[in-house]
Amino acid sequence: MPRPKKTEREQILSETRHSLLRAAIEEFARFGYGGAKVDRISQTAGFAKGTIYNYFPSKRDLMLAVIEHISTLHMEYVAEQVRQEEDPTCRLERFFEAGFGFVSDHLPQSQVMVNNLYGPDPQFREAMYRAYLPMFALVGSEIIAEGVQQGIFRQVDPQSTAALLMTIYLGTASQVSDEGKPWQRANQVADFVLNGLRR
Amino acid sequence: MPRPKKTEREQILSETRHSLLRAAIEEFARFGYGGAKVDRISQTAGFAKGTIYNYFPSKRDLMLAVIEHISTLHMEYVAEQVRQEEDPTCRLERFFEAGFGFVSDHLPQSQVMVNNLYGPDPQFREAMYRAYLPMFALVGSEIIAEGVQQGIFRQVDPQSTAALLMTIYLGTASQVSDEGKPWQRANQVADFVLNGLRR
Amino acid sequence: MPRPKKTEREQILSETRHSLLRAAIEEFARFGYGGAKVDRISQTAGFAKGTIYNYFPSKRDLMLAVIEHISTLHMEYVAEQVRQEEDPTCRLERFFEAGFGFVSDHLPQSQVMVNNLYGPDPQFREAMYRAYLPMFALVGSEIIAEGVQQGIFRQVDPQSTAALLMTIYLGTASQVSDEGKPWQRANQVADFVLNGLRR
Amino acid sequence: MPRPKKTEREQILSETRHSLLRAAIEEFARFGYGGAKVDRISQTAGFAKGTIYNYFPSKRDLMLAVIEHISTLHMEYVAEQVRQEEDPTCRLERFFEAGFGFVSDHLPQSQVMVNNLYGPDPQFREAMYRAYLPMFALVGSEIIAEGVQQGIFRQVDPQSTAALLMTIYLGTASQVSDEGKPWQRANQVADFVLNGLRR
DNA sequence: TATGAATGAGAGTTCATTCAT
DNA sequence: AATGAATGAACTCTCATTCAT
Repeated sequence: MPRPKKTEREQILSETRHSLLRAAIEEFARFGYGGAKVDRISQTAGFAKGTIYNYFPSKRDLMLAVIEHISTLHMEYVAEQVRQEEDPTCRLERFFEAGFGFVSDHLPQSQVMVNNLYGPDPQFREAMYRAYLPMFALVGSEIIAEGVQQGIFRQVDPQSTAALLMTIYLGTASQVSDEGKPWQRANQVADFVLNGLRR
Repeated sequence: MPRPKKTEREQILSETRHSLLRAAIEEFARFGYGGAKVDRISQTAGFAKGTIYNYFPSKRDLMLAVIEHISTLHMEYVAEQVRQEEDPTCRLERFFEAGFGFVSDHLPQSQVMVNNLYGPDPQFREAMYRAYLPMFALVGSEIIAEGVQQGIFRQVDPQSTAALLMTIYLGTASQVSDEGKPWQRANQVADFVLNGLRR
Repeated sequence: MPRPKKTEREQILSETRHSLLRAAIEEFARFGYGGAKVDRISQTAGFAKGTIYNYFPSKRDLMLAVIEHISTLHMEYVAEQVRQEEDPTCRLERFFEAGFGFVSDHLPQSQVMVNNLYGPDPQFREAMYRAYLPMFALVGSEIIAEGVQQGIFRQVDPQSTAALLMTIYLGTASQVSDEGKPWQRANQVADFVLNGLRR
Repeated sequence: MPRPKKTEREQILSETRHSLLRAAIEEFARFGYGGAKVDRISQTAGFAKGTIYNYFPSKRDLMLAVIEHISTLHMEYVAEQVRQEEDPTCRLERFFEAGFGFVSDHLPQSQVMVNNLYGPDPQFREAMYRAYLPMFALVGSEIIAEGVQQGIFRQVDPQSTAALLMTIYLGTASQVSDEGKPWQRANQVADFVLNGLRR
């Protein structure tokens, strides 16, 4: 029965990696990529300076791993809620609700996400776009295209409208006060958008 | 008659300052605040390393001056065009046109603006907000409140709607491809927004 | 009857030690002492990082063990061949042949040997000298002193001439091209030296 | 008269570079490339940590500059003395004298030279060979080929014999005791070599 | 005012070594 | 005996800033 042992070790490994990722997200959120210190991340996670390099080959790779991590989490969070509805209108409302919910539940994650999306580093932006393709697809095909087909929405191009919606969502959701409260409310934005979409 | 001399000197000083600001904008746009090098800015402007410190006390202050500079430019650019119209609807269309025009005409400036607005540095974000208050006011009182009063727009709160519009504008306008073309078109966005606003 | 078991265990231990030594020689030869990585040595030998510390207390001690190992091998190789001859002239020829043969048969070993001999580390140089005393003695008493006594060689001081010969041997033999071919040939060097020694 | 000023500045620059090179040679001689610390070199030269990077882009480049520096010095030292003689025999004697003299006058330089020549780093070895081509040429054409042509030396190949002589010189000269005294004496080695070369 | 050599705090990264399993 | 995650001292190199010229 050597399996349990291996699993146990993998468990620890995975937990360490997770702590490091969590600490990294916090650090990147507070200080941005340039201001983040690798040492502090490791120490925040409860490890020594060098430990982080057993898991991520460099600071950049760490950020890329963080992007991957966040996008997966974000997509799961949003998709799960959106798909509970059938009606495109409700789905869109849910999309904004879930999105705003994600932001207030995962403030540092959102901060990092937005920093990278609107930040100056092309590699990170690129990584963000790739990581968010699934959510783009969700909005484009499972909400907009669906609504157009059912005659609920105007005849708009699903692709570019999805981009517009994502932009609105990200732009509004990311504008939070220092205490983390968004300046807009989800239903307010959803209403506004629905008004623009409906026939 | 010492005045003219002083003015002339101020002129020269001002020109040097301007070259430095221009170079700084380019540098910040390409590399972000953290990646920007003070040396390179000075050299790009045609001066030696140290010269920049005769005009700006530190890298941070340089960025703050850049923010001030850009926002003034931006506001002038937009306000001038918006005020050529009387009708709130037209003004709103003009707002998006002018805004998108500014972005494509001043790509590095826009890049820096967006980086700071969505970036991790609270001091820079704060400076951005303060610098953009006039534009907020323009949209809030000279477009939205006006439209509401004239019965063209629904009864919305001018303040928060202005914030929403600014967000949409910034979010959409800042999403440019690598060649600097925005992903959305000004009139498309304006249409969308007008649909959401009209009674 | 606990003895055989212990012998067997020693056998295994010895084999592990040997693999480690072999891997260390390769590593030191390729990267020098400073550039060598303990991890890589252990892994090349087929073990995990830490294993090497069960056999050698530190990187330095590992190098000292390597020096010991190589010098013994080297001496055996050379002495065995030299002593097959009786005549000092032939012995000297054999000495260069065997020496050059050792280098081409044991390139990494030679590399390490020369690195240490001409290298900056006093402890390693010292260890090399001690380890090569037997070979010094072989050349000095069994070749040169013998030849002088038999009247074949000029009246030279065996000690310092042995040192000169060793130097010539090491210097010439260590100059190998990237493919491991020595730039000089054994008999060429031997001829040259014999010319210098003969009455 | 703006020249003197520029010259003065260049003078200072050159002096700083020289101090750094001198300190680097000392450091490399004592600790080898791997053991040398860049900070210590800068400090030994009387400057702050970072100063050295205003003159050499990296530690490796510093070593390459050192090699260049030493080889030039060495060649000048030897060539000047060798060319004072006309007769190939005397030239060869002078070559060893000058060579041994250089070693005892410039112990750290010699140490660095030999470390690199027999060391594990291919780039440094390569640089050494290239840097020593002029001395190779000096020995090959101005001593050996000359002696062969005049019928003083045996019919040997100048190229490979030059290599052999260089090897003997370097090998013997580099073997110094801890106080810096060579184990062989120049004329002893020269005699030995002349015996091997003469017809 | 412009210069650029000098500074030195501080960053990312490496890697020999330890030790609980 | 073998493992490999964790450690942290120590290294190279960067770059904002200073200041004498």
